[in-house]
Amino acid sequence: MSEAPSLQGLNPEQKTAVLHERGPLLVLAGAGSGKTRVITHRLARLVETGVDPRTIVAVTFTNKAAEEMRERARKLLGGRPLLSFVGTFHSFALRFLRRNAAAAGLAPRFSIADSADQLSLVKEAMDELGLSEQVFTPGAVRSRISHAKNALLTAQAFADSQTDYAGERIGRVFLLYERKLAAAGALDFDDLIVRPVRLLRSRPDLLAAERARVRHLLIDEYQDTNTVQDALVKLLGERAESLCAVGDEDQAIYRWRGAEVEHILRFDEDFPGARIVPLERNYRSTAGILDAASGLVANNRRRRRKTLVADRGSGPRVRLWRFDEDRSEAEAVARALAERSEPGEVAILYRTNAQSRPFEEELVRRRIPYVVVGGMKFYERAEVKDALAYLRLAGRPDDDLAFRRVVNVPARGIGKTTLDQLAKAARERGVSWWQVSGEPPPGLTERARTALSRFRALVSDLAARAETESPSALLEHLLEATGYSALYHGSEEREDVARRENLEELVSSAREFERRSGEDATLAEYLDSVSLATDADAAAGGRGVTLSTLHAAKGLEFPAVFVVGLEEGYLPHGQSGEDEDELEEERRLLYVGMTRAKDELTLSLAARRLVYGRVQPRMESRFVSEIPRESVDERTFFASRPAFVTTHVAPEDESQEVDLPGTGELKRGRRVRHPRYGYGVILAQEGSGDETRLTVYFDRAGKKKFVARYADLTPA
DNA sequence: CTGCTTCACCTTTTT
DNA sequence: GGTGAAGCAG
Repeated sequence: MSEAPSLQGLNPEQKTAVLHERGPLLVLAGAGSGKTRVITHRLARLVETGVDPRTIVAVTFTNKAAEEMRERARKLLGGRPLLSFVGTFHSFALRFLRRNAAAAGLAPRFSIADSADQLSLVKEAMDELGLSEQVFTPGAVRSRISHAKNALLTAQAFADSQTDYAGERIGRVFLLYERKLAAAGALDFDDLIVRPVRLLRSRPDLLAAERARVRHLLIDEYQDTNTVQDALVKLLGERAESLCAVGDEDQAIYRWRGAEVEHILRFDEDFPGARIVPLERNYRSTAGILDAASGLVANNRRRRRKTLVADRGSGPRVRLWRFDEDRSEAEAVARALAERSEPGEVAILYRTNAQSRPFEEELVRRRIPYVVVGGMKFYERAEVKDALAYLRLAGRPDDDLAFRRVVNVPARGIGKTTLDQLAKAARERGVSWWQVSGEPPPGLTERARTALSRFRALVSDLAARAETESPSALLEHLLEATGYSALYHGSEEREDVARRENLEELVSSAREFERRSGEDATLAEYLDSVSLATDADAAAGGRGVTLSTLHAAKGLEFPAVFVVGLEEGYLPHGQSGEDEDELEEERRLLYVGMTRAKDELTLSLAARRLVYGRVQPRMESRFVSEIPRESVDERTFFASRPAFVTTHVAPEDESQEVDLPGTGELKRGRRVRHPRYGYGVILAQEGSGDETRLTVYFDRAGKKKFVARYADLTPA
């Protein structure tokens, strides 16, 4: 008699966690210890033992993780479709709000403001309150608002509790921001979780109903829950038949977003009688890699002591490569990975998105395929957002955020003056822009009126079609009808071609959505899914090298990993401050990166690097010295030639020019720009100091001579 | 009103 | 190096 699929291939601890029947369970899953395995098997097990799958809710932090979990659980169940909810906190909460919109006091078709929308609302509020952006940046204010919301403070409560000047101002922005959001009929990401918590707390009847729907709860990445998410888990988990939280405090990397490790450290106090199952056997990495990573993270104080035991053999030591400059780092990494037969087995991980560039260039040069995770996201591109804004308007013309985004895209003669008047009227009358545009304020020109009424006719038509047409068909139609396609039609500009491709991609993604969700895929559902989509699930581990931030790499694994840019300023990041909590988070971030590696791990850094287009000296990260020496194999690659290779003078001249630091910007071979003549390259230099004369060859204007101190030349 | 040019500021990390 | 806001000419 063989075991059920859900129990196969599990070690005793994993099995304990999967079989746990009633009440709270905390699985402390060290890196590579089979966390996803436990949670998916547990999900399958519950279904197998006869639990109604619709009463099981599994929550993850990313769509990607949700997708994977659903897929793996489905396989374990013999391919039957899984009726349980598997998704992110945000999508779970959104569904709840859609079901209970009226009770929550929300417009039935409320929309979701993304981070860009949030930022513009904050800016607007600050403008109206006459707050100079010098004092607080809108970004900082938004972050304060977000933190307040995640601490379950209302705008009023926040404002009332402020005593100092800055706090009091921010409180006023917060209040106005909330008013604007409400006027637009929108919720921000934080609201998606905050609102359900409020509602469930104030309405025992709804809480009871929701508890009846959710009998078994599984939460992944518990170390990254913030206060509101934790509150939601408590509301639903306390009375559930089972609650299973899985996490690892050593991989907590979202403190900056309000996550608190305390939630996982305190789990057994919050849920008395909780069973705790540690998973301490690492199946992923070879021992050398694990020793190095464990040695590093052992420097953190706020953690439960634990030992991860390597299940695999020793393997090679971790390589530490030091370079003179960033280009050599990129070259060496690309060369090393070119030796591997399968690019899909390699990942390059870095702290900030901007660091991908030199590696991308190097990979392109060598024709090695690669995938950048995150980065400039598909759904954040202007043309995609514009098209979606039209779609939102079709669903709900009162969507102010969407209205304002596209009312004049493509340009139809509705300019700033007109919009200012509309804004004012909308505020005074307390109605949406759509409504104002139907009865425009008297001050408008005839031209503006005509333009507005044509726009209204367009939107009305789209709204009518939305009743019958599928999202993808509507999308295709509106791109033509709005004149949006025509904007980029026929152009051979790189950018325009890319835009057309993105719009095509958007239409196919809508089709894909319809295919997956069957006949009755509604526009609203499509818009919801898009609002919560992040990177177009550019799933890693495909056919190319994976380039990713350390954050986005969590949960992934690769045979070979390069963690690059191990320098002060990146790791720890310059913005992260010196306090112990923040340093510990940065250390965990590196730990997460290192533990992604199965067979080979390379850490690298450079002594000089181009930052914002300027060469900057870099210092080795303090974390490097915290990694146990015996597990590291160090090498230094400093080229014998002086550093600072500048642009080549001409394609046929491969000799590299040298520009020593501190000797001025304008040297032979340097690429420069002149306000009148455009781009060129310095051919010759005579004299020195104020007398320096330069001969420049311009791409367009040919050869010119200048006295350096008068010529307005800038390095290009 | 539009489209072009210039200039400041930028960068953590993401649902 | 790149982007978005502001400023200016048509």
